[in-house]
Amino acid sequence: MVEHRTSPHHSGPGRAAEKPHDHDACIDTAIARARALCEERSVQLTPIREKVLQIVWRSHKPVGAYQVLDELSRTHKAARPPTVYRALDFLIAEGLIHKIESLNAYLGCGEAGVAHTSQFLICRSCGTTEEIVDPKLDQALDAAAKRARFTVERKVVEIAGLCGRCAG
Amino acid sequence: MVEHRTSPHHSGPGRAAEKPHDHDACIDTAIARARALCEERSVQLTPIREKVLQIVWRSHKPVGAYQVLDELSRTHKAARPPTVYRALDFLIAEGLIHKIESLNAYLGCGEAGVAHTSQFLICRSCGTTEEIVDPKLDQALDAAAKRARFTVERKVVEIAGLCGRCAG
DNA sequence: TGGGGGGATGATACAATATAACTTTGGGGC
DNA sequence: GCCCCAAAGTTATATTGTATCATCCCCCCA
Repeated sequence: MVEHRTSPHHSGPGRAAEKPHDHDACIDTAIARARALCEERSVQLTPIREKVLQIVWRSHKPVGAYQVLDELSRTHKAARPPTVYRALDFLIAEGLIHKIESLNAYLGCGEAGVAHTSQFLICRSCGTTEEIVDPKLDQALDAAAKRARFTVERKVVEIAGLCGRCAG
Repeated sequence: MVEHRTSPHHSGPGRAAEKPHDHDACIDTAIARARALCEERSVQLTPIREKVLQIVWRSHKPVGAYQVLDELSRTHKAARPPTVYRALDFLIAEGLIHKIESLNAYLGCGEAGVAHTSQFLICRSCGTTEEIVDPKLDQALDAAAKRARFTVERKVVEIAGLCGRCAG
């Protein structure tokens, strides 16, 4: 169900099919960054929140809230849906994870702490979802909204299809 | 709950705050187009499907499936969730409505029968959701996907914020 | 030092969205 | 008449997400 360290997959925008991906390091980096950011912002990355962040980061596939709950329950018997949704809400508010709307699922944010708008490439075959940051695309969104006299607050861009690995 | 004929709101991409919108005519056009398209394609726009299409078209706000169910039940006592979801699935497959993923709700398609990829501007204040078709934006999406060696099958672009009317 | 406030979590219940699986209906072709 | 098939009926359940109130715990500070 969950990907572990040895599974090789691509790691960054526009750089598919390169060297294997050390996912443990990937998680560790994300957690360390999250700790630093929460420290900076004087918000609490509590044990539950950190655990949920870790669970979401265990793969590069979006994870459902109840899947998070299952995992969390193993170490935290008292966990219930609100436990998970509160943690997810916190992590989203702090920009540490994203919600993938078309899947009702959650994904670790690869750009935590950096101002950005991201887009997602969701492979329907392997489930791997890549976060990309494309300023041109983002500008095109802003321009389109502006033409319609629309004030943008939130952007959802999710592209579903086949990743290079699965199509190739 | 539902908007009726006299409610004026803007009607097309990039043309906010113009003359009142005759929504009855808007619905009628959509239904007529749907009939013609289904005829052409030899698929059945059954009474239930047409009624659901009409319900979705009653406003320019996305409508939830259970809201559709409530309305449908008034004239169709046997209606149940599968009744509605089947009709919605059919209408989506035929390109007559769209699902707004970030709201889990459904919206009439203003470009039925024309090949297009659309984007949505969702006003958080009044709920009105405008479908726009912006080829530049669409190209930017394709270009971004291509750079990541990703084969696009479906695109979800939803921008939430304030429409001109509500921001102004 | 103990009382109050607030953020986080516990706990229970439920709401909202969506699908599975099997049955029945009805119209068209043979 | 009989079969076939798409559509709709029917029942049950799965999945996703919230509301609400209680409790805990830490920090502040009078």
